[in-house]
Amino acid sequence: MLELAILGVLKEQELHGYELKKRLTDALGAFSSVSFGSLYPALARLEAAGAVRAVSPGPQAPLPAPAVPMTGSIAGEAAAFRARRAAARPARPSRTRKVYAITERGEALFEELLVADSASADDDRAFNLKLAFCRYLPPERRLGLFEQRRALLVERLAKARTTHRTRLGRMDLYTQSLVDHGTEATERDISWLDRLIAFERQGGETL
Amino acid sequence: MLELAILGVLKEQELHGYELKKRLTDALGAFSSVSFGSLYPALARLEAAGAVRAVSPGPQAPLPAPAVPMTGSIAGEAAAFRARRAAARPARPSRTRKVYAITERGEALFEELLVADSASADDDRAFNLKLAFCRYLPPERRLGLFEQRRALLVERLAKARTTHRTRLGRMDLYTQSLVDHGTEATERDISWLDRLIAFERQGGETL
DNA sequence: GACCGATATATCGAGCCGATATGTCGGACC
DNA sequence: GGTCCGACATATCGGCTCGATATATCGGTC
Repeated sequence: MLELAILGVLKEQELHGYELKKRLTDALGAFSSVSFGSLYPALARLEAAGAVRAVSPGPQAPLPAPAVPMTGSIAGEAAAFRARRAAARPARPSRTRKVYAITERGEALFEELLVADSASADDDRAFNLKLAFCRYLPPERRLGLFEQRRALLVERLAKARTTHRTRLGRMDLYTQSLVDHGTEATERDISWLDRLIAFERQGGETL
Repeated sequence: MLELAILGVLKEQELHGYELKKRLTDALGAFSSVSFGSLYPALARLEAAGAVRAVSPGPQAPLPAPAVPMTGSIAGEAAAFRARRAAARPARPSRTRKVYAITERGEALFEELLVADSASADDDRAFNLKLAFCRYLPPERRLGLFEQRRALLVERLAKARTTHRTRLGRMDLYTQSLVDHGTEATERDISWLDRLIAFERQGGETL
């Protein structure tokens, strides 16, 4: 699942591991922080599979403008200040980094991972990830992805309703509230998907 | 994290692994299906730590009435029919099972796990799990749990808003929709927690 | 009486995570 | 000007969970 994320980011720009992690953790948002303990092995796997290759850290695209970081501590603020000053200087080469680029095999693997139905455990995170990269899919594949997801949610909802009906009395208030809240969230997810599907069908601009 | 779930279920009734798995997968709901590959090692760990012990499969509490299972296949339906018939007979001892019971050390561990702040990765699942067992907490601890969770969500929301503001233009429509939907979900989670907190403060019955 | 599926326990490989180790580099401070 | 600190950068380790698989028993079907 991490491979997909790595390939998706590398598709846009070649990067080294450390920067890649930063992109992943803020692009893929508050949920699912990527750790180095997963990232570097994943990169090694991808390199072994020929999906990415290490390139010489030659003349890169201009460094991204550093966004103001959220540190929440005095020391962190000072560090951020220094970081901004440092970033204002011309790009330092820093010869100890390994810059990775996606290969053709990597592009193929990316497409494959994007349509493969994911492991049932972290299904939710996997779908979010796919959605973040589904712009690379042809429209009919994208639609298929959405509908597949919708079917899964509908099934989950039906199961939840059955559970709710059969053992309503045997749940305490907190568990009941949890289940109800989860059911509502699933319903909202479904109607959100309905909006995405409608948008896709009309091929329009009003999401 | 799985330890907490096991202890919580064993707190109510002593069970063997297979039945324990069934309870976990339908009690902890559609999300997070527990696998044997986690369950049996976890049981072994707990036994090694003295938190649970294997008891003789002596005269048990009456077997739970089997709920009508959702199978979704013809063969499954037939199997369910046989299962119902089988369950109608008196409890079969089936001497190959190991029945586990919680110990005093297990109870202590349970309380400890219930208030410990969990790993950041699967924070959400951990909180859901804690909520399912928070009835065992004294009211002020429960309130603390809710407020801690609320603070985490508020922080997550603030971070999401910052991200949204700083790189709105650089996201495609799908990613934007994903982020927006996630933000809404977090807002709903917060107001849900507010209801739980209000319920807790008034100590009343209207959840 | 052979077969099948439910019951039941257990192990294996792989992936991911948090923690940690190691090293470089630039700037701050005295 | 030397030293220390923190950011940058790569990598490994142990532990947990997962899906898949192996193994065995038992009841019911054909």
